[in-house]
Amino acid sequence: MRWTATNSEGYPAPAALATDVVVLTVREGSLLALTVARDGDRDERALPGGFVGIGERPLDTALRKLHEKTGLGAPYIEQLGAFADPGRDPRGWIPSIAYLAPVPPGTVVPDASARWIPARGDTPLAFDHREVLDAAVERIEGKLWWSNVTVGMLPGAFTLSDARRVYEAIAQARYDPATFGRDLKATGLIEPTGAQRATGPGRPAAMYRFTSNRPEWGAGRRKRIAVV
Amino acid sequence: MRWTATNSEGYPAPAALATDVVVLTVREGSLLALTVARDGDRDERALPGGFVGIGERPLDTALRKLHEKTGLGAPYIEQLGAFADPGRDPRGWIPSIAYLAPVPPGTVVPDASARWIPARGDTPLAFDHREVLDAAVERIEGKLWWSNVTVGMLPGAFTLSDARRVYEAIAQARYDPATFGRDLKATGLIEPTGAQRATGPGRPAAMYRFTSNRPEWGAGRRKRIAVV
DNA sequence: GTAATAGTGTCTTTTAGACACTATAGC
DNA sequence: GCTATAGTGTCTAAAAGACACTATTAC
Repeated sequence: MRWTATNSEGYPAPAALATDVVVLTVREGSLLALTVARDGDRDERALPGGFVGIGERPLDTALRKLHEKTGLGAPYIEQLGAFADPGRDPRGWIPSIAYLAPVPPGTVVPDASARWIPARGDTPLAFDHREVLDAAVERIEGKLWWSNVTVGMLPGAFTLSDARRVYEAIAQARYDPATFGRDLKATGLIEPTGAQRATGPGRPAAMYRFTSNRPEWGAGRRKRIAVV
Repeated sequence: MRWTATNSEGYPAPAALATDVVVLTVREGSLLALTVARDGDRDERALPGGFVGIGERPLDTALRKLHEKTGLGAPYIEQLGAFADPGRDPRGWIPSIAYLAPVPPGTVVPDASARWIPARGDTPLAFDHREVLDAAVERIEGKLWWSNVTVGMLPGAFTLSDARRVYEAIAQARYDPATFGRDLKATGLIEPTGAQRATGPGRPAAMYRFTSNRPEWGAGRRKRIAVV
């Protein structure tokens, strides 16, 4: 039985408004997306999300549901767009607003039912969530060198090597370390923290941070994929 | 009195789902947006839009309402995003999905109540439509050299000078004609039609067309704003 | 012819790619 | 010392900016 709704003017209305969050991270050179078990005990998995409450901003819903279902917060989040074609949700007319939230490599997900899947794979997902995930991958690839979209995907302080590994996983390319450092610094999106980090052998690396946590565009500089 | 809705599960639901379309064009070097009179006889103007019918794709609603309210079609349309913060519509909980639709300079709007306003001005608009319009301007500026977003803003066949005038109005910059032609051709988004056009004195200009009408990204080539 | 617009060629500047070289750590 | 990682310098290649020059039209 599908949910329905009628408004006070007598017209059919959406049964609910949903939000979904694509949480992306990098592990071992691969781009991963976070999925949760669906309400009910189905096999099929879904993006974390839920219904917008009355009077609630959808962005707040997205963050609230992300925390409820996975225990995670989001250092960076931006809207991906609306997904509202008929039939996208078998429960009824339920448009969804999707968000993109990158998180750092090694992020531990408190909720045990959450699971990482390859973002670029073909794991079937509930609703139209595969389409949403594909849109998220396309978005983060497209903005990689033009914005600070990776803010959320790197910890508060990171080395240029850390950043390079994340960029390489997203772009599916290999960058020359020297050129990468020069070009990332040239975007003006990062600044040195002054600290250094030594882990094992090798010269300690200088640490950097992003100059802003809010979604921003870089200097509009070009960056092609330089496959070494 | 505000509209409300309750779904078949007993929970509050959105009263409706809306779409709004930002129609942009260029006239005399300025970027203009199309507004219509609001239903009812208010002074305040709004973006053309309306409610999504049950079982209807929001994109189809946007095109249908655009045609109903202005008589226009849209050669190119893409989703801008969802606008759904509480209070955006005084009539009740009504999320809106906004679209961006550029149309060629000189487009005649059949409906007499439609009016062009400066896209970058501060004309007050109904609902959150000023915010939507600002997002549209930012989007078209950002994608200008990276996509065929101007497909809709140029007629089926155009000269490089036509294109340059449109690009200059969007980017608020002046381009060197020679460099502009070289760089636009280098994007791979346009191709010669073989035809020429002579209007008044001067050498006839070769005509070009876009190679695709679907939203596409260019070759990822860089283009800075070259202010002559 | 002149004025006007279209289009080509090419030199310079800027950005990116490649890669040799130096620097500093653990062992 | 050797190996591993970090970081610098610089040469080359590619893209963009500037601008002189040629081409074709109306008058």
